[in-house]
Amino acid sequence: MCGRYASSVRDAEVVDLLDVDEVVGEELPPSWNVAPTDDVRVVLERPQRDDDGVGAAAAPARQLRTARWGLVPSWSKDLSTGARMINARSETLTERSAFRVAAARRRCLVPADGYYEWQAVPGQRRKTPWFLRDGDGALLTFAGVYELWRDRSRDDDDPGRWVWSVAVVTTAAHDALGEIHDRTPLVVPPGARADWLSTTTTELEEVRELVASLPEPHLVPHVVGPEVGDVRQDGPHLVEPRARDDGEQDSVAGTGGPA
DNA sequence: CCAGACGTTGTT
DNA sequence: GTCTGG
DNA sequence: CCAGACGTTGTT
DNA sequence: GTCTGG
Repeated sequence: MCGRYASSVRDAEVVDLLDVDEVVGEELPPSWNVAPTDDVRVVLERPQRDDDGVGAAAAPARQLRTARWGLVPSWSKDLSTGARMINARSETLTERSAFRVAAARRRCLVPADGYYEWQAVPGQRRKTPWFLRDGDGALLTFAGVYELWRDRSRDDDDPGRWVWSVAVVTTAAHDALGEIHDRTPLVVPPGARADWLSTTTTELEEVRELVASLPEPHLVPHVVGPEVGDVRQDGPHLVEPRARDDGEQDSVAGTGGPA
């Protein structure tokens, strides 16, 4: 699944790699310990306002902006609903009332260096944290769906009355990846990013096909230190490979996964 | 009809 | 808002 | 996801 | 055990 990840990539690089047209809001500090309810940067496409209502609609603007991790449905009474909606299963994405509309009309990409998994080892008290990233160290983009929630406790002219929030789509993990965990974020490869963001793909059936068409990512896992469990800890040291007690490095290249 | 949920993961 | 359960 | 709290009354 | 906060 995806309950913690790292995103240290700067806005400028996201703009460059993902062909962003418009940067909205302030850049966030890099984080190697992004946790639920944290603000994160996301990339999405918004249809351009057609001011005179006459001409053909302009191409959608691809934006980089901030959203809170944990999707807050529009009908929520308060923000706390979002804390339970950090992930959306790809298998039921187009069915669940909390995600269905967002799946059709509000898909986004979540840029990440990689993500963490905690592996339960039989007989071991503490779970083992792993960090998984692209084999070439390339930027990952998780499939996301976002929502806008109106905070009724704020004035109409308060810019903070609209809260943008996001859920990371998850899918089944197979093979080596599945040995660490049976769920994994849905990773959108470079060639599928435009389709995932497309504002003209609004039919649920199309979205289902799109999800099904995404290939399994080739990720490389390695064991990291336990410090990442504490959300107050941060820094690049969190993703550093941690040697095992026997000195052997607990990392498998290429196919990935523990022995 | 109204009331209440609306989500995922992991663990046993 | 919309679906499910009663 | 993990870590940490989990409660009320009455008060210096 | 279960919920909340981050």
